[in-house]
Amino acid sequence: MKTLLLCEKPSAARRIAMALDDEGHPLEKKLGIVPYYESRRNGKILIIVPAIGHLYTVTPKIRNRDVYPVFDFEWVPRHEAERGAKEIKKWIDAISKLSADAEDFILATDYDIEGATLGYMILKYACGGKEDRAKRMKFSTLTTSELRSSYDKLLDSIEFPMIEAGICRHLLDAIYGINLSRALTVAAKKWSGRYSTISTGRVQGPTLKFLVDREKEINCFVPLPFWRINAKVEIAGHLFTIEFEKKVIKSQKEATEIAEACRDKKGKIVNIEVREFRQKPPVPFDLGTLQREAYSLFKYTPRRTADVAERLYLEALISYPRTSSQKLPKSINYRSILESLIRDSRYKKLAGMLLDKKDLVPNEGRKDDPAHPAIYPTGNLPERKLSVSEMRLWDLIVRRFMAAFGEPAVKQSVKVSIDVNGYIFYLKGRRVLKEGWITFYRPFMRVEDIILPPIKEGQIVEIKDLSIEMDFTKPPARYNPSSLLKRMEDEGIGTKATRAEIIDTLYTRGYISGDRAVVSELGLDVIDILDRHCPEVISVEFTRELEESMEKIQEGNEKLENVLERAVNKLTPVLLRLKKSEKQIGEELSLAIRESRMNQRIIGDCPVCGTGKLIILRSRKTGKRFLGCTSFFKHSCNVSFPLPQKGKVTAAGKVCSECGFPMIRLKLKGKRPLVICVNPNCPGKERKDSR
DNA sequence: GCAAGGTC
Repeated sequence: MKTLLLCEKPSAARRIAMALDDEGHPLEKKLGIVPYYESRRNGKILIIVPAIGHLYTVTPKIRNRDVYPVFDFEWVPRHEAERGAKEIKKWIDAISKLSADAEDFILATDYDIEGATLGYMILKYACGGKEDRAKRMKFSTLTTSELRSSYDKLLDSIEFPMIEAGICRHLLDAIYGINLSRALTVAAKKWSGRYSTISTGRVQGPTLKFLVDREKEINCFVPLPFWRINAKVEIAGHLFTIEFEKKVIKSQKEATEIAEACRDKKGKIVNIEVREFRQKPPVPFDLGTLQREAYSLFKYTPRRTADVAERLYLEALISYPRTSSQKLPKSINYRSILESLIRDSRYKKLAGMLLDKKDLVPNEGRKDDPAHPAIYPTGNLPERKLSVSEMRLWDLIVRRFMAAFGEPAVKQSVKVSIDVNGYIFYLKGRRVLKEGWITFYRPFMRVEDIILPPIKEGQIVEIKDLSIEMDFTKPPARYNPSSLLKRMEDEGIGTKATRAEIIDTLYTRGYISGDRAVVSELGLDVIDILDRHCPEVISVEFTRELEESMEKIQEGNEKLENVLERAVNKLTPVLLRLKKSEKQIGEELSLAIRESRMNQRIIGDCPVCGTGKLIILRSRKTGKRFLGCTSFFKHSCNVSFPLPQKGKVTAAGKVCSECGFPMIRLKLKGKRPLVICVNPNCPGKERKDSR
């Protein structure tokens, strides 16, 4: 008599199998590509098999993608709906086979909406209608003790209300996203005769709207002039920059008066304010915080960081990275991780310092995750040579982990007030008095000490280099991939696992371009059209409403059917109106698509003439593609660079750190994208950093 | 070649 235990993913299956086996040594087996485990617990045989996330998905019954509105959706195995999901069939087949000789069924996927829903679909379709008799393991961490106790206290059934809410989420997202995307795509295709994907959705829509709103703010911004006073002070033979008490002076007259009054005057130190403060260690990484830190330190996009972290996780160097937790439960065994890290010469001293402490208590953050702890190093050391990006990210995670256990840093700030002919200037210094956690995080600290020489009140000092400078107020900054991700997090749209991908989609659709995301005409038009016809889908309120409906469904106060019916009633007239306006919308979009396609061919500024742009061209003679300068058409620059002939070439959005030439992103089929400098003679070409 | 959500 066997019991089938269904898990969300292979790593979880493994942990669960180990925890539940009486001896802690489950049999490791394989059915084709699918790993599974046989554990023995109290005389019972447990077959523990993982899924790989969702194996089933919703798809419109009408497969012709030119048709809309479509409101009939069905759940199908993912490989039937998505290309590139071939392995899903093997997983479903394996689970079906294993379930055939199982008597009892236990759902052990993550205890959240998606976990419950994906488990339900597998029990229902792959296991042959076992959803009603399956029991449920409820756990929030994959620790041995919690897994055992959740097995001992099995819930009698899977959580149907939560599943109904999950199904609702899938269907609503599909109904809105697919219909509106089809409407826009079809309109453009009919007008131009060319296919180009124009997509939107519950998360894409509002995210693009953030960018468009910012773009408009920037366009409407009127810069105002202001003046500032620059000056230095000489103390003990050293020059220090000082700040005038008012950072911004609104009139030139006032600025000039101050400058006149202070130039060639001596200053008198009238006040010295010394402040000491403690700074707590940084909290361990959740995915979003890691993505932001990696962007700020290394300029890695959130997507790249997610990809690299995924690889580190698959090689067992770090814990599960798709987490929103900033907490490190004791059960991960801080000491054993540090004892393992100590084997790396770089961490020997640091890990040793922590191991000498009596108590190891991490400074945890506020954010939590029901399914996973914060990201931490497993203590394993790399078995192969890591790429530069893998090494940097691993090092960052290791040091952040250690820093979280460090002592608070003690810092001192000094503010010296200098009176110059009645005007006050500030000289600011800062220094670290006690490093504490900074010792561990040193390579990633960006603030330098400014150490002031001994000064005392009443001292007379020399003012140097006093000048006035005119500047203009600046418009709000454009989003970059990192700040956009933060905005999404703050607004609660998307998930930790999808946000980076959705931002990437906005780039590939040609809605935005560049590191400081500039919105294209196409992006503006899409938002404009949706704003006129269907403002709900570009509003964050849409997600709020969905969440409310899901909550009500879970409480039993709402039915899935009613929520869907309301959505259909809302969307039907919208889609009909879109269809009626197809011509006009098609024209508007098609023109913008052309411009967007053109923009996507631009790789960066021409490093030779400095005025033109490098653009992807095709040789008339050979048909080969290459990079040429747009100034060529004005007969002022004829520089050209060869391009790889295979794969998709896009702008990397940055210049080479070695030679300053623009870089391309080359995506070969089935491979990870490469970022390459366009300069064939780049000095960096000798060395290797492919990622 | 459509969404967003899991996961590899």
